[in-house]
Amino acid sequence: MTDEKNSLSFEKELDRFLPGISVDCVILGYNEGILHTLVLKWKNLDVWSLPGGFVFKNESIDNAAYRVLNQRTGLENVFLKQFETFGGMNRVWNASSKNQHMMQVLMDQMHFDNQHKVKNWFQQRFISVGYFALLNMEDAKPIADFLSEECTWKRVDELPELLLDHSEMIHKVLQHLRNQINYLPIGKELLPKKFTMMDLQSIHEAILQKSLDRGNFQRKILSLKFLKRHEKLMLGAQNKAPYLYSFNEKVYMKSLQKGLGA
Amino acid sequence: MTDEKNSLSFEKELDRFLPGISVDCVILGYNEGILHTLVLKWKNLDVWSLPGGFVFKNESIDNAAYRVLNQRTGLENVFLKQFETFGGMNRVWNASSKNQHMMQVLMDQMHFDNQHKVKNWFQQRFISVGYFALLNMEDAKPIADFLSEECTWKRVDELPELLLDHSEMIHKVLQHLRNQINYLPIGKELLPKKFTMMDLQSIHEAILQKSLDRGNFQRKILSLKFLKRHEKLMLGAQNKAPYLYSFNEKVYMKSLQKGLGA
DNA sequence: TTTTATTTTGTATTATTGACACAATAAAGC
DNA sequence: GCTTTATTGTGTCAATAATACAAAATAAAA
Repeated sequence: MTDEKNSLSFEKELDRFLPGISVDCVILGYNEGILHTLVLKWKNLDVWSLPGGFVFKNESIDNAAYRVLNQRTGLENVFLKQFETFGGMNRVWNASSKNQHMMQVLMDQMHFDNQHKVKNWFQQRFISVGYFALLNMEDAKPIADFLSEECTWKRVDELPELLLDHSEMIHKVLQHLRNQINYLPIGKELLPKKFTMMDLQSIHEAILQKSLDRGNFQRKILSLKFLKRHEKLMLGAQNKAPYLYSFNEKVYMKSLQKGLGA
Repeated sequence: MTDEKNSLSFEKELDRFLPGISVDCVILGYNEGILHTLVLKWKNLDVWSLPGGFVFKNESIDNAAYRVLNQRTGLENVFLKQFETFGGMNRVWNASSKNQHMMQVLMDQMHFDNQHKVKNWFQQRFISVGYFALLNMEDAKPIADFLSEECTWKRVDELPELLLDHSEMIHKVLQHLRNQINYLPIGKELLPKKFTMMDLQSIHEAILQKSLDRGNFQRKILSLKFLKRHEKLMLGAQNKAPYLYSFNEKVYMKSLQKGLGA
């Protein structure tokens, strides 16, 4: 679709959204020892933000978040969970003159029939429900929305300044992840179907921000009996090829309910 | 204030609220081994609900929840925390004919200038942000709002059927409490200033729904060094008077950040 | 002084964790 | 084959924590 068509269809959609409510998604992926999150760069602006969206009058907020996630990644059946709702008085575009300028630049380059209506929409105070998703980076094909020129992964430890309170959101999610690591399907969601034990350990290390003992980690994980070991692969190096594992989902989920233990 | 005045002032306030957003509070208190929560009975209706309210356009959602809590209990400086936001499509009054009937009974007995406006307000779909509070039951003087004939404590294990998804909210809070018991100022908030070790243990037992070994519980708690032992009191029985303890708040809060351990 | 129930302490047992290390294994290269 | 290399499966040891039970010390009231 062209920009113009997109602009017009968005403008029409505005009436179908609940006013004053938005969802924002912290979409986390993992690659080579580093956690990444999906961010959008606004068109012709040096402004980055989390993927977000609005809630249709006839859908649940969970559904709205899922829709956003799906539109930015093309994926379905992704792990997605609400973590906190943000409703401070600071959540308004006109909070700063910088934001107001951004809004003007935005309006100037789009093709809205009724610019006033769109501007008013964005100048509402939004209560935003924060969600986080876990997925395998290799599966996702980041897709920008019509207000953005780029949708891309960034290392969570090298994020640009983000719109409004979006940095705080990411910070809160990472905190949450650390607290809940033993109760979340971290491995299953962030890794490909088959992976090595070192991959799994690296994720835990990335989230906990500390290194773990290989032997002890392996012993604990294997003792929980939710990994299935496959025929070896992962060739190409002059050493013993690491085993590949996959999750026995049924057992894994049961283990997670009890927690994997500190 | 009379009912009529209350009705009219509420009606006027409607314009100052954010549309489609509400807060609901699960206010928890503890007494004699049992957790209680504050519920409201709607006027001349066999309908119970959690204390809730709406969000002024110029206040944060945290503030709105705090205002509701304050108005129902008369208390300030209470522990209050957001736990989850509820935004399913089922969150509408006209979901059932029973609800619609309730609304009619409600309207008939109130004195609104513009009944239509008020009715429309309540027939919105609300996204509700759930909060929970912990407080000492003896401090609070439950105060009904102008739509309710009663505001009272009920044992959480003997709750009446509640409006909309309010039962689910309480269920979720209790679950959350069990998970977070080692990180929340349970004792400080739910107990009076001075209490016995058995009081504290009973709260933990009430939340975890299982009995704990007295000796071990005492040893662990005392080892964390956040309790101050007072001159003995608690007289009146033909036995050794239990010691009274109080919290050294500074140390207690530090312990909670690390967690009290499984 | 006796009764009563609380509080303190002890102890034996069993799990859990962390740090370190070694032998077995298998792929690749020669 | 044999060597090199890094992975993998185990083993150990000490330190710490959790669990179950029980005896002894304590103090209030009768």
